[in-house]
Amino acid sequence: MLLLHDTATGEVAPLRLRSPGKVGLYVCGPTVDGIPHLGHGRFSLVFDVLRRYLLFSGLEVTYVSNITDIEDKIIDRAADRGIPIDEFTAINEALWWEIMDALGVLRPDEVPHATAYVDRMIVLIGDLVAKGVAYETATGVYLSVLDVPGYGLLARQPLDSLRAGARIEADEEKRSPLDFVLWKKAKPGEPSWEAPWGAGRPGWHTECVVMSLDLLGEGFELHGGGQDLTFPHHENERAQAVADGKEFARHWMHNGWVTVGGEKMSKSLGNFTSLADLLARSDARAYRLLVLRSHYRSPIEVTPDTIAQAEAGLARLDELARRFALSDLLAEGPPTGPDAAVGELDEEAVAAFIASMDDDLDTPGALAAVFDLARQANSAADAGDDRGAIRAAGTANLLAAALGLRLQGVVDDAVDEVSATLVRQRDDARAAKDWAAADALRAELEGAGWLVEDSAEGTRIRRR
RNA sequence: GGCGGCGUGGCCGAGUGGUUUAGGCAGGGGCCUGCAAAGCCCCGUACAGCGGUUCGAUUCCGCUCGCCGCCUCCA
Repeated sequence: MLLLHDTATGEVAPLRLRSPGKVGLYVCGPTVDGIPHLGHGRFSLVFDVLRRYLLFSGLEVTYVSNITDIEDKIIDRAADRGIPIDEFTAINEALWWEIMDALGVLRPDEVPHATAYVDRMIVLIGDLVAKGVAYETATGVYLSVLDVPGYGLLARQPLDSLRAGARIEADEEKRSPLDFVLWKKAKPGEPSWEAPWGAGRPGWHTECVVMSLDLLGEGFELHGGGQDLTFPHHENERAQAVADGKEFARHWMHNGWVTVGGEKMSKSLGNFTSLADLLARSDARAYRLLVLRSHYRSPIEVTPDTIAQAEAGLARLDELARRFALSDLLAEGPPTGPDAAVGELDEEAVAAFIASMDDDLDTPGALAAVFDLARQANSAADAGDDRGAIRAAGTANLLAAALGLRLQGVVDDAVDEVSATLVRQRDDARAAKDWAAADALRAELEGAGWLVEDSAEGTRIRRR
């Protein structure tokens, strides 16, 4: 049984489903105000892996992840560029999906956009005002957190202590410094929607409540996001649902940061590396492997060195796929269980993998199972045990696929005429035992960027 | 000020009250190879420091030091 850490309780607990076999998962998506960075990549990969594992466990998953396409920074940046907001957000969203595709992140089942939900947000805000838990001021409509039972659940702090820590000057009109804006009244020139409280736009925390409840229904199973969304974003989402008398997420999951020199990577610190830059200089699968190598709640340090380590590990798995001509199990979509495998399985390894993943997504342990299988496969093959070798390799392929990791056994490197000639010449030289010539030809091929290997079928080259 | 997390062998990074190891990368030795590459085998007696609990702690408790995060937009 799958156990997951729940931020609301601080404990690792079984996921409680509303109906057997079905899981609704809402993950806070990006604000499309610029280029996505490594942090966005991590949360996307972490929840992609979770989603894939839920599928692998035989569950029917509805994965919803939003696009925040109206927000202060979006307004500012679009204005800076002198282009309409919708054009600006469309450009950034297209970039987002392009990068997600490159990372092998499955597209969500539903992608709600904040701007498409403003009407329903206005309805929620109206309800909250009618119930007396929200109130209007000169600048907008606010939620009174003192009226929300259990406020501070996700922050895991009592309300008093949160209030004591508030570092921001309170709006004079706010009843509590922790009260947050549901509706921002528009200043001249700002984009706005008509509402009972005047033209304006919704506060950030309102969109996710409305969209998640609309698409997944009350009491949906899982709500996730980066750790920095825990408070106040998720706290405030929950507060609105609770204040509106709705059952909200049953289980909260938050992933750790990407760090740079030990510090959190963030837009505000400006210490971020864009995913586009990363993908330009490394195998997209390396980042997935890097993310999988550590537990999702731990911080990960992304450096050229850790990326290189991941790429080296990947090369080892690719070599396995090459040696055993493993098929691409992801071609038909995410594996929905061990049955997706081709051929016999190493049941013990599958069980070890499942035990790791069931334990709050222990991907490092799951990965260890994959690497163990790789060694076993090679070892068995070296010993002439073909059946055992193929079983281990096939199992490794399945488990890697379950994690969204595609092993590339066949690389269709176009071999140019000159290189092909060098290969033929080298085979001739080796046949004639002219080692000096063979070595010289190898050096020449390597100089041209090829990785040269001898095999029973003769010289093999591939791009390195 | 309030709350929380972390400190593991050269590097990354899991895990656990004790007979036997996470795993990966790098490194050393060996096998294989004409030489390589790939692969396989062997090798590192690590758990911040100081106390305590215990027959026994890296793992439990306390303290100290160091690092980080949230309480503000942020994945």
